[in-house]
Amino acid sequence: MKKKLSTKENPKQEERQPRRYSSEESRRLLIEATLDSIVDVGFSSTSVSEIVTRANLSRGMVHLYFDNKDTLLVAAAKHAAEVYFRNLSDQLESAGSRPQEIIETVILSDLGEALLNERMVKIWFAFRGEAHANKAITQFSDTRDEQLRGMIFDAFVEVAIEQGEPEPAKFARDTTHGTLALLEGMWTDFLLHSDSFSRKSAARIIFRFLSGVYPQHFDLDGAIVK
Amino acid sequence: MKKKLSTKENPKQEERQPRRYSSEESRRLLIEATLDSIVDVGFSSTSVSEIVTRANLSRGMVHLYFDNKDTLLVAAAKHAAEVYFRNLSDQLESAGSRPQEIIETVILSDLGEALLNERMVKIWFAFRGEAHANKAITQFSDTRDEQLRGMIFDAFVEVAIEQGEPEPAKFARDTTHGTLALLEGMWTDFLLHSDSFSRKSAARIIFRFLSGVYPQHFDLDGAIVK
DNA sequence: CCCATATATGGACGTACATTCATTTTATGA
DNA sequence: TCATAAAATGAATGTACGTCCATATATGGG
Repeated sequence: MKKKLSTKENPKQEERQPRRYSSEESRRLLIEATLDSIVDVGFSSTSVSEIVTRANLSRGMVHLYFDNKDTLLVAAAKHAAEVYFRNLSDQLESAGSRPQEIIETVILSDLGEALLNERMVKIWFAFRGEAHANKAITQFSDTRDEQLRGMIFDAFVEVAIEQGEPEPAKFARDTTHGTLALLEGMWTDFLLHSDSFSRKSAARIIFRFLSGVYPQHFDLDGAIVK
Repeated sequence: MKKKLSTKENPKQEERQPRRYSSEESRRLLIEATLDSIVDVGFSSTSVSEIVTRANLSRGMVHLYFDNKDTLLVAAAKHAAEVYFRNLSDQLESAGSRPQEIIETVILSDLGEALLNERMVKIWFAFRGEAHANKAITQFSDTRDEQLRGMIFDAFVEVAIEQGEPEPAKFARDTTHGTLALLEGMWTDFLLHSDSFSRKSAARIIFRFLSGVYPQHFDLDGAIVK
């Protein structure tokens, strides 16, 4: 039972990386298993045994592809953050270019099923709970990174100028901060009361607040686009 | 070295509770040490050894006063929640009775140093991170309980009626939900960026949103009281 | 003054943990 | 076809964990 199949297909197509089974695949399996474990049994019950069992791999794999358990946890946090931002970016690609449409897209994406779901929420809050004890995780536990923040801020500056605010930058800074805080609060709400949570209500509430400060640009249904 | 001192002072003053050293005191020490450990080394590094060392007590104490480690953790979560609500209640006692003053007090108290500080934030988020894996902790991980929510809602209904909203209850429900979400978001902000966090900004942002929806009752400094 | 009892101690126990590493399995270039 | 190195395995190791419990100490009532 030495060589079952030679599998000599693709003789010159992917010969560049001489990987036997697939180290990348194993890495990915371990990261996914780690996130699954955090979702199912929690951060503090997520052991190496738990992870390798879920990944259907042997114990040694963790230390073959990651220095140690901690490195794997950080890689899992990084992966979760990448999934979040990639999805948000994708949804912004296909959005309108007017500032109030950009803001609307961020809000509705952040509250959409693809990003705001039980798995994601449990993962984010698990990492946040451990963030202050593990500095490497801290950098990946903030959903609102500088790039995103900057984009929303720029959009708010535009609408603040349009409606003739005396201090548009200051006004936009506050509404950016407030909008992101509202979204964070909605995520917390989903974590603690996922059964009674309503995406529609959450969006309406945020737009209600925005229509209060930008009455010409937002109403209860989102961006006003003429 | 049998009896070093009889310490027969206070012969009839505190004789009511026949406690030798003080079981309540030891319970309290263990709970405080648990919270200290969570703050300093994180939830997953909080072991029984870590706790008893911090409390200057022996290993056996945990199982003398609590069934097991888990019971102690739940007691610590309960204690943290009680401290939060007691403090908030106290501050509400000495507040004005007009609805916009009640709302202002809740917001400023929730953002004040007594409630929103590094210790509190780390404790809350640590418990929240474990909440879904430990159902007993879940009930103590929500800062916004029904009683508080109801009080804020009632206050918002009053001001919604005063300004002639067509659907005051619906309007108040949304603004209650939104205000609590904003506060949750500010706590998250404090957790992730405690160095750059400003209580003044946080309050101004919330009042800016409230002045948008209740222009006759709030401005950037809080409640408008004539 | 002594004894019953509450309070406290810390060594011992079995388990589960993260990590190591000698060995085996597999894939592919030569 | 075979040699080689990458990929994968899982038994072994030592440590730290939660819990138990036999023992010690302090206290106040009788």
